[in-house]
Amino acid sequence: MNFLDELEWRGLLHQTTGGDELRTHLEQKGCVAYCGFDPTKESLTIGNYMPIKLLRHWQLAGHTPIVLMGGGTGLIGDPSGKDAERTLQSKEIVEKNIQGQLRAFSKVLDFEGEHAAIIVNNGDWLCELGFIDVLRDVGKHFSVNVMIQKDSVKDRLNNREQGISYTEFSYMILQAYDFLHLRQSHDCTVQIAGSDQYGNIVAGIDLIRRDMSGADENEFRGAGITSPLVTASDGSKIGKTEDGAIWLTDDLTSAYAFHQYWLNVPDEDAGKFLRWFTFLNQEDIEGIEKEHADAPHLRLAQKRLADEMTQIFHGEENVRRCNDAAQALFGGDVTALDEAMLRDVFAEVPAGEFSKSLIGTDEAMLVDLLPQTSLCKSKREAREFLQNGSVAVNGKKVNGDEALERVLSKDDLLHGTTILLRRGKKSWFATRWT
RNA sequence: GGGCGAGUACCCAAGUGGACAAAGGGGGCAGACUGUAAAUCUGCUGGCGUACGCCUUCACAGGUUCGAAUCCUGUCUCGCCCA
Repeated sequence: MNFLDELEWRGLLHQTTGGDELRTHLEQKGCVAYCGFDPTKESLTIGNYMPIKLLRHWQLAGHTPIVLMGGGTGLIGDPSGKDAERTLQSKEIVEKNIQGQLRAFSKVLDFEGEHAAIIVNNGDWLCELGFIDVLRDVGKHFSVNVMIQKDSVKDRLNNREQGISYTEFSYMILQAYDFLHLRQSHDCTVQIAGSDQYGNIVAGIDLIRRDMSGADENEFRGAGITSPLVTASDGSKIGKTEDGAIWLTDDLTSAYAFHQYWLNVPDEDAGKFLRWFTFLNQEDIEGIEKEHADAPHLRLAQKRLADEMTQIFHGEENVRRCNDAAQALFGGDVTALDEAMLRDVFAEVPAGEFSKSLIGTDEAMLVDLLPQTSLCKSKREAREFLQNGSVAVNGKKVNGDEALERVLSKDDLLHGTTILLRRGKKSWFATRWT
């Protein structure tokens, strides 16, 4: 299946430039496309995954993807979709962020073989540019009248409470220049991005057109392909939780938390997410949806989604571990786990060590212990949870009046070492007594 | 450079000398119901204390006052208008 059709049925095609010309262009293998990434964070989140996935589809369609790290543009800040001026980042941080983000790309893209993905950093060329040169060679091709019509700028000019600095205003020129540069250096003809980048993409195409005004008419200039902004059914951004974003690397989001995130997707989003986020084909997804509709309580769609996603970023072994953990935590009786299993499962949840000599004493009162875990912040909160009947020891709820008095005893120890605490339905904490 | 206006908790937003830890909404957390879902209902939602309470908050720094989110002065940030 060709690239555009693939995106189409997945619901990932928002708009393209070039129309039929682009389709024809893509019929040949080995076209080159790029997508830019902003090194604002030390890793990438689910929100950043989409453009990476688009590049992977591009690659699977027989083309070559370029990952453009915004080592240069990251020093400026993209105003698109931002309602406030960004704080400038230091070069050191940008460089560190690039290294951090590269970890995620290798999980999705293939860096070997015929259409091996390429990584470039626009700092390599943007930082070399002289201000006067840019104004003369690039700036002359941009009409301010047009620039202020672009949504990314217009929003900040009109509707927002905040204005826009000259620095961010210039961002689109830099991104346009990137496209031109890659067109020249890598024969890169397509830019892929989220729909909020449309204005920047078009600016790049315009610049290429002007630059190539003397070239052979039949030579393809450049085109853009955008994906829609994907949101959950309630309109919220995907991958954002109250605790923070869901990251793609296990230093910031554990495999278990990652797996759980997908497992908890609402029914109405599950099928959509399978199309958007996994590489399963149309037939498989429709099959899963049908099964799910027949027996929604089994949540097959969510399970498959979670497994597929975890597979991509954390590998086969972690898929198994996450499922075992989920099964033990939500399906069964945690006290029935054997020792090895227990250790395995609870490697995935937060844990803390305590001295065994305290067990059975006042020091092991739940109300005092809970604030030392990730389950609650203060004694006052601990009391609140206990009174609400929100806390469970080894899966058994601690209820009523005794809750505040509850002391962990030797009888609570599983395999002589571990006591599992739970707050609410989903938050676990393993206490180890040594 | 000049004039006007704004800055309140996680977010939006009320409050214009005491009854203000600060209305309302959203979000979040917890409970019931469930399928680790959705919808619904209930409680909590600055921190700490098992209550009476104490401490820290209304951009920042000072001041007036018995008492300030509220009045005054200065500073910073942002917006609008004029140059």
